[in-house]
Amino acid sequence: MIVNLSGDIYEQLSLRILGWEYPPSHRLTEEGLCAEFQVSRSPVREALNMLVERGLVRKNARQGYTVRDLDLQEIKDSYDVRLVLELDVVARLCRAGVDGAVLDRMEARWTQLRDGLPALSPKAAEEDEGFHRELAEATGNRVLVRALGAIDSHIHFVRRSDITNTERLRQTCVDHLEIIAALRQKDLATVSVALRRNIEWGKTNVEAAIKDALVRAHLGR
Amino acid sequence: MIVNLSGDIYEQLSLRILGWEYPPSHRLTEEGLCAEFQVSRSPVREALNMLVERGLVRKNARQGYTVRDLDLQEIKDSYDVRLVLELDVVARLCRAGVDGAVLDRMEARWTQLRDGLPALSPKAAEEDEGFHRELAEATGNRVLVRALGAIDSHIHFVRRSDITNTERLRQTCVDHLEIIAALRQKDLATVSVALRRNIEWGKTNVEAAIKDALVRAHLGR
DNA sequence: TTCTCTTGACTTGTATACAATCGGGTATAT
DNA sequence: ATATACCCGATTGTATACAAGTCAAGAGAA
Repeated sequence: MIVNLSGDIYEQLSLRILGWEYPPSHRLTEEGLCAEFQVSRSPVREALNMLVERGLVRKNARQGYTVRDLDLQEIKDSYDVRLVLELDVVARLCRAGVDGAVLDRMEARWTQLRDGLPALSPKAAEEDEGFHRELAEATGNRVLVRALGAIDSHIHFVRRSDITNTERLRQTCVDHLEIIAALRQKDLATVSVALRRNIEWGKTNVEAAIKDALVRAHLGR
Repeated sequence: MIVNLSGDIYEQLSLRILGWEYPPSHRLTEEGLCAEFQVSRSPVREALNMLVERGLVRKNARQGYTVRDLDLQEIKDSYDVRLVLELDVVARLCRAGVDGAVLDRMEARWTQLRDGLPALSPKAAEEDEGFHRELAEATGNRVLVRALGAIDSHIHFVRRSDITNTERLRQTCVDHLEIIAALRQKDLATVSVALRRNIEWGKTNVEAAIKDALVRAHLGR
């Protein structure tokens, strides 16, 4: 059910950009998208502005829109800030404690994923993002959740290529289960080490992930 | 010189909302703003969407726009997240060091402000925001700068009422000068204490600041 | 050749008209 | 009296027409 065209087009374009269907710096024109989506410029324009706000598209006044090009340094910076915020998340959780039922559910989920690794592959990035978001939400600090969400949406496209091989998937499961166990014990030191390992892996593999994403995008055509 | 109407209206409405010229939950209609600014709905609509993105206005689909109402908990959460990020800022600066010339300039500025307190009053909030932004920018991490900027824009309206009395102004100057001095020594412990004191003061005074802002807004009419 | 000016296509910026939707109030039936 | 269906005004959602700006190619003069 379509509720409004702007949101629809926004979603579509988001998926395309995150899915590397457009090369970096690819030009997007309002008229062109109108023709493609068979709608007027109003909703297209609104969708593009939303994408600009989210940082996926760049706007040059009276010149047009281009798909954001990658800034390696910015992505690495994002990982750094994310680490700082997530370390605060687990610090809060160790201080305040986490509902045992929640931890039980998360543990069951990641044990299941670990034991059925092959099935995890396609949805690995989503599961990983969900894990970290759930932790953030457990703090009850909505500003923290939003700040992390903003960063996530900026590095989403690289996280999708982050988890590439089985060994990496296994390590992710191990890290997450260790984090859960340490949270249960309120052992901040252990949980911090595991979290840092879990997050910094992604950062060190940014270049490889980008290369991989570009290869996939080209193979997909 | 006007370059585009959307941006202009956005600025105007931002100032009004931040200046408490509209009560919380005040309703804004596209047509109404059109009549007031003497423009068509297109730029008004764009400005409103930008305000929604920034969190100053709330949009209810097919019903209209309302000025965001205050959420005390959210503001306190913002201060908490801001503290976490700024503690990371100074940690980075202590690790990497800050250009002496920059510290000299900041020290001169805040010494001057301390010695001429009465003149500071009107622009106190802007100066304060500038100080913290400059520190963040000195890290060179643009994501960090942006994250802090997002939070600042959310608590800007309360920070404007934050620094109310001379004693508070003086303490701010002292805190900032102490932070600068400690950064020069790369003394993380000292700078952290000063920073925490500086930021947490604002949080503890949120209620008072909001009350003050409302009083001023009503007196202004 | 090279510089400058003009022109025109292309694209966004703005205005306006029309469609769709929501909410409240009213009339009507029970 | 109450519940329900319907209508109407208000407001946003969408389409389209027109204005204005930007860039580049090409003509013309030095």
